[in-house]
Amino acid sequence: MDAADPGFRERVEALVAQIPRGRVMTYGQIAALCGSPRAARIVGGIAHFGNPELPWQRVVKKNGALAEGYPGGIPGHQAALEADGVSFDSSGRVNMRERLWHLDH
DNA sequence: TACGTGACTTTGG
DNA sequence: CCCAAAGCCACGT
Repeated sequence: MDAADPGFRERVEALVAQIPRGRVMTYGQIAALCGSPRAARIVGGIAHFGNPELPWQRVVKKNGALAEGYPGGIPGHQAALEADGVSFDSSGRVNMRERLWHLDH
């Protein structure tokens, strides 16, 4: 059959794969771009059981905080983002105004 | 078909 | 500033 039904999960994975190095996106933003601004939790669920080769580390919370469910916890997520060249403040949050990436630019 | 779950978001105290 | 509770949608069983 035609693969014209990517589904929500496929869209999220495709979008995450397009996040450039050194940039981050929020769960809600990704969900909104996929057609459901309230499905931020679903994005997290996909991250936990989706394609492990995708840069899920570049997906953070809306306030710039990191994902508590990431392998290794907050420190693990922070270390992964630092490897991408992302810096953090003393609160362990990403500077969203500098690092938040959006398509319409 | 229906229920439960979750790497979130928002509001209130 | 910190803590707590409810709402929300897609996916698996």
